[in-house]
Amino acid sequence: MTSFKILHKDGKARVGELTTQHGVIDTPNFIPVGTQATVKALGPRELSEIGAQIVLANTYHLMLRPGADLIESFGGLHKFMGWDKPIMTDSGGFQVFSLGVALEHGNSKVVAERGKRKRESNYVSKPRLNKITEEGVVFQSHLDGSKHILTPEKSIKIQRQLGADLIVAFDDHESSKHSKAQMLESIELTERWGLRSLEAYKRSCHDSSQILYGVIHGGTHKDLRIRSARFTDDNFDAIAIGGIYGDKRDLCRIVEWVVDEVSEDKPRHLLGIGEVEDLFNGVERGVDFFDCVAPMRRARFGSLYISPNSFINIRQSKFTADKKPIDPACGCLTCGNFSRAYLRHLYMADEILYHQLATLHNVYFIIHLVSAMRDSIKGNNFKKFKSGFLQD
RNA sequence: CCGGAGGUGGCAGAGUGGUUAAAUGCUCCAGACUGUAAAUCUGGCGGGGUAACCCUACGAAGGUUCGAUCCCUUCCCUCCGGA
Repeated sequence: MTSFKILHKDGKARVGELTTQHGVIDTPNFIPVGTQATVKALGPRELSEIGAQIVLANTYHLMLRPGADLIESFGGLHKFMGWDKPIMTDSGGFQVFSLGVALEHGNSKVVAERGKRKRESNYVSKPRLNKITEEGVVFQSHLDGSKHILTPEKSIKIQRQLGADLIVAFDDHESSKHSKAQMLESIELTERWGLRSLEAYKRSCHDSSQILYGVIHGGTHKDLRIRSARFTDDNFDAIAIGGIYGDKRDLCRIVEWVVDEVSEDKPRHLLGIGEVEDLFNGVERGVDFFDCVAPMRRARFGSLYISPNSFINIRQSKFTADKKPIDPACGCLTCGNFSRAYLRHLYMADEILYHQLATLHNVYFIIHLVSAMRDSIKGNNFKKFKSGFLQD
């Protein structure tokens, strides 16, 4: 039983509220990613002021460091990180696979250089293959090479210990870019792991204070996606859509296939998605939640959102003396107080404040964009808002 | 004025008779970034051509060499000592 209420619809786009132990989340909503129990460069207070209603942390990273037991001993993630609003945790499945693949391809010996600061990154350079069995995934830590196993039961257990409001079933990613037959095997495994996740969840979570998402996979195969959607809807109260990598055109199709197979009254989360255009496309097709690294990472790399639907790269020398704020149309603290020239200077000087101000802006920008989407849905003019924003 | 050191691409700074259009870093230009091993990564960076290739270049002018950024001479300039 989730306490998800749909308040208004405009086409397939909908506005709703998801109630959790730590508060109500307006939907559609963008969830800033804070993998290691922190949204890089922003503290809880800034996040609140920006309007973030929930953050996403990661099971894989936190189990390795600092460890789930430790966080539990602090009373859970909320207390540990000083954030009393809702938290979502990802199952760790994504890392266990994406890191495995990355390492397998040997692109692990990276030397980062910038300015005078030269350092060998602490990437472990030996290839570390993940072994997938029916039981789960055996993997080696990217931190020290130590061996670990992640299973559906273990992922749920850790997510219980962390105490997030929204949690995710352990899913398989292995066959995402292989044949259809392999994709079928993969979603079957995801289904079995999903049921085990659900069982572990039920055993350990009597009051349903945590909401468990099942994950839809199936790559770009319509029938597989539909099958996976039905399965997920049959078994879970909350729906996550995973495995959308790369090709933007696939996103719309996949979401359309899947949304039609899923109960109206369940929250729908598009995992890992969050560029501006994707948010519009997802919301338009009935998606309620998004999480993405893009706004934060872009900010740190110098890529700052401006409206409508564009970026500036603050590195460019043309901003050296630019007195305008990043985005004149933006209401964030950064835009209210600082020039592009100052931001560029901070960036060039490698100053920490750059990351704070830039991240604040980008996250504010996205959160307020999604908030404006909600308003436009309530006003029955989402499509107009979308086309107005996306075309320059 | 005397003694010493040196003048290399936007800057700093390697280099040495041919494989040097010239290491490296910075700047600069462009690109990437979607359930974060990311304050990161990838390209370009004398001019011209799609290209093979051509032209101009290591303070200036001469010289020695098959060949000089690298050796010699003179000049100009800079820096450090001493009057």
